[in-house]
Amino acid sequence: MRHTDNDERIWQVVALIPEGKVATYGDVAAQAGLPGAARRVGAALKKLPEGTKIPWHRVINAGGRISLPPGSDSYRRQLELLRAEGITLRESGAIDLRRHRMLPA
DNA sequence: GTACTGACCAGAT
DNA sequence: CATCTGGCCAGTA
Repeated sequence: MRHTDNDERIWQVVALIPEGKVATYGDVAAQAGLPGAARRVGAALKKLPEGTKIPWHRVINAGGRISLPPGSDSYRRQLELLRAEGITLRESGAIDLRRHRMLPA
């Protein structure tokens, strides 16, 4: 298995998401110069090693929800990392994008 | 080579 | 709300 240039771009974009903010898979893809390639973002994040510094947990889907199997270990890990920086889920189970989304400056 | 899959998404039903 | 549809495109089989 070998990571690609696209993976590199994606990781770099994710690395720029500030603490307390989030971005959608689509946002990341667009900023990485890969509009419409939201699915590639998820694939790239899966390749990240365990102890990575890349804040992969700040990437959520367009519905403001964690895009991992609810109840899975990875889901709980992401939720905890988010809560640790002040990002919580609403009653619906979704994050308030209006408040936390990193909008294009 | 083809066929299916997926940490997605917007729009329609 | 829940499904479905078509689009996306690199991995995997």
